[in-house]
Amino acid sequence: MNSVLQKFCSEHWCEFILFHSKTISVSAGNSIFSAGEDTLGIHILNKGKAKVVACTGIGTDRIIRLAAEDDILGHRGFGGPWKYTVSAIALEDSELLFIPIDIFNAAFKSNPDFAYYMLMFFAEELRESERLATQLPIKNVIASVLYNNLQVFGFEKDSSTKLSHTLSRKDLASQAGTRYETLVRTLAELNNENIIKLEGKAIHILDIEKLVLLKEGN
Amino acid sequence: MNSVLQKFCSEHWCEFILFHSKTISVSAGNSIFSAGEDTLGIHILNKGKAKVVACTGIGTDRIIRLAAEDDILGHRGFGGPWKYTVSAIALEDSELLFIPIDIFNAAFKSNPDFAYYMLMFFAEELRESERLATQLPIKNVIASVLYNNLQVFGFEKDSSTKLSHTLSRKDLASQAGTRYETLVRTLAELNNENIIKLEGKAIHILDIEKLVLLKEGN
DNA sequence: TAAAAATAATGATATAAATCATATTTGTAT
DNA sequence: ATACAAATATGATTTATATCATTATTTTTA
Repeated sequence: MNSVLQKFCSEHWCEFILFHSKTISVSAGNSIFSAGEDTLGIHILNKGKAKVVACTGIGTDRIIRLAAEDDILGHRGFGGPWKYTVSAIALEDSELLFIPIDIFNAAFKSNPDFAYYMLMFFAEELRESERLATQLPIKNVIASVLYNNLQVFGFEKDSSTKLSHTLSRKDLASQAGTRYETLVRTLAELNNENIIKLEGKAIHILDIEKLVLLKEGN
Repeated sequence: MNSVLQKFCSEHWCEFILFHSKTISVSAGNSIFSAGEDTLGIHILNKGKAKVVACTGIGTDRIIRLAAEDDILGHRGFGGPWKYTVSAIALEDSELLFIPIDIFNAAFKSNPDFAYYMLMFFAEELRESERLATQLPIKNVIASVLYNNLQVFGFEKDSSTKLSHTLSRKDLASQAGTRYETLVRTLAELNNENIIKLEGKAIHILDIEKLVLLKEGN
């Protein structure tokens, strides 16, 4: 059972939503939905991890969001022409609850608390999107990306510094909106400053405080 | 009477909202609300024009949105710590309807169609915010900014090319996220290519088609 | 275990845009 | 009209980051 629904919808509505939703499995590297497709509903990540990629057509793709358990996916396809503007790709084998759009709409209009939760969710997404638009030197942006990776993925169970999931350098560059080489160089710099520790592909976050200062532009 | 409310709220609720709202006047150049202040409600621009400025603290401020009649202002203060993340400044003498947050919330929870409209509004804002985050060469960004100015402000009554409101070069640079000098040079370039025409401070849009191609990255 | 492929790293160079400097035009008040 | 301030414009230089080129390391597979 999904916690968001349970919290904000009546018992009767929860049953109704679940009855009309389906659980889908997507294995690592596979697409959950793709930019350009019709928005048929909304996804909630029950298990696994995913990246949301803006395929701009021109230039290089950009990772605009990372998602983990309980995160909502596909809401960027809402409104306008009801097509996804972004693609979602599973980073690990994942399991999602898919709620068809008409069921979502019915639930939205009949459960004011759920509606309000969704509005607040969009409001947060908007704030975050705007925050990311701030123009900062690339080192600060990369600090922000690393912090976001920590927020979404957290540390490994048996470690207090190692990220539980390390994106490839290519993906980290994509999330930072920069080039691979620039990302690698900047990681090396942060490594020298003991803010992070590079261990092969894996990244350890050593100094969260400094990371926060950096991402805030200091 | 406000058209959005009228369209999506029951007559009884319209009266209730208007009874608890107030109309405020802000003269050109003055602040409607400022970043950091508590979000006390939502504004609807009844008359006039405004700019929404993200004050990043670090670096230079950035215009993230322009607003004209019927546009909603202040929704970026929703959620989280309920503080405005941006400032809104009147570009002309303006008149706004201010709906206190508790009245908005009550209306939201009791008028499903209004709630849905608001959700769609946030969804559009999110799409737009993400679209702007696309990294393009500055000329393309500036084309996008000019197009947005046209969308929001339109042409002067007696002209089919002259923008009804021309932001200062400084403000245009701020909206494009670039420097004054770069903006001026790029405008000169677009002027030479007969895509726009510079007439003192005023800007004429001569070739909307080319502007659209540019803003799309072509 | 070796070879191949993929990923990560580093050095050299090019370039778009920022910054600094200065001139020109436009608007406003005396 | 004249002086002053503000806004607009343009030239020269610097800088951050992209791009190109090459090497090193890790992972996969044969």
